[in-house]
Amino acid sequence: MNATPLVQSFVSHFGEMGSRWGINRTVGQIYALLFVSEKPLNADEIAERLSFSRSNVSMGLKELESWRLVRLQHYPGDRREYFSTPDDVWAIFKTLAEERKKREVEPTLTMLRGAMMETAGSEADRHAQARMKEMYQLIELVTTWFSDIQHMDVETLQRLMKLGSQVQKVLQFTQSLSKLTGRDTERE
Amino acid sequence: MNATPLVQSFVSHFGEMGSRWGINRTVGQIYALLFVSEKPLNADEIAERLSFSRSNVSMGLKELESWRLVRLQHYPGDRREYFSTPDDVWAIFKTLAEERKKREVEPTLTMLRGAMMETAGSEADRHAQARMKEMYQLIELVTTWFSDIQHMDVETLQRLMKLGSQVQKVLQFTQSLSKLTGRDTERE
DNA sequence: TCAAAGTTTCAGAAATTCCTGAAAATTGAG
DNA sequence: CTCAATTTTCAGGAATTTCTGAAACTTTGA
Repeated sequence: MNATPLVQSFVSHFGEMGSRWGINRTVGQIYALLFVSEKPLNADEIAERLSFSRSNVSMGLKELESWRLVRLQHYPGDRREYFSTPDDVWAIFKTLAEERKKREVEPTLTMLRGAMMETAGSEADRHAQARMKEMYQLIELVTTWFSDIQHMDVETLQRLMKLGSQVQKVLQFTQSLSKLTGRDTERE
Repeated sequence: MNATPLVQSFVSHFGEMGSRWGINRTVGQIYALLFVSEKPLNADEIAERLSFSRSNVSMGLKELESWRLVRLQHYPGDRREYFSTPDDVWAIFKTLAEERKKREVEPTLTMLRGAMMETAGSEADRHAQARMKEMYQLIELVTTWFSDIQHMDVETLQRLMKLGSQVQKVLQFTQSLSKLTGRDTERE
């Protein structure tokens, strides 16, 4: 690899991390390299800098494309494809969350819904179903909330986050207000 | 495996999912089995129900213990150890979030801090550092917020989540209030 | 239509991770 | 302390995943 030590350590960290959760080392490193790169890179450049085979890079990029984490572009008079990552880190974060939701959460919810529909054949089954229901409700609550949040604009989101647990006070306050006015701010 | 089809499908789903992110198939299945089980199980029971070797189960349980996802207990007159998962799904969720933070987020933050301290040797390095800083700030904001939220009691948390994006309105409202009173609800 | 440039696919080698059985270590009752 | 019950460790075989080079495919410009 012919990168500065700075980029080097960033890239290898992402390699390791990548393999810690689903994505593999190659994919993690390619992403990291693109993320810190000043300008878009083509597949050969990536292969050279990371000393991976050209085909390995091709597969890695395909994987990253399926996660919608890279952007593809062309330069006039150059037939090669150049890759880069979106600039906005918030957007990246949202994309990641959406994809993980689609790949991990949704299938689980589907499975749980299915299991909850079955008629329980035993006391053990009945207990299992009750547990699955608890899990289902938690996951659903958390993910719905997450997608609510995703649709907020970045400013509000940042304000909310900076507010931190103080939001509790705001909530208590609005609740006492709603008691006075008789209107409830909660939906459903 | 000698489980009802209901439990069966739940357990194998967790096996698959497990391997999709870091944890392996065995570990995922053991966890799933314990999660829906009415009563605590000992290692032999687990091995038998999932048709894994006894030693594999032992390793899986050790892994789950390191994630603080299982609880260990003894019965009088029985020397074997019985395993179960905590009942409260919220507590489970929090534990999971804490552990992932410790294992995945913190090392990344440390690496980024290190990289940001280095003196950039080139224009490329300077750009890389700027990118890393953006990433650092995002991660820090999100995780601080997460831990703030974790310390809220479950009722408030649920209320907040049910409120969803409507929280935006509440925020706007409090902001206009704070303009009136001259006090700001944001910390820092 | 052809050739050159570039990209993707894929079979199998290499590397890694998982899993097992046997043996070692630990635990607790007597 | 001894012994049996139980748990853990670990070397190496099995299974899976990753990675490569060669070949196939695609695209574009002449």
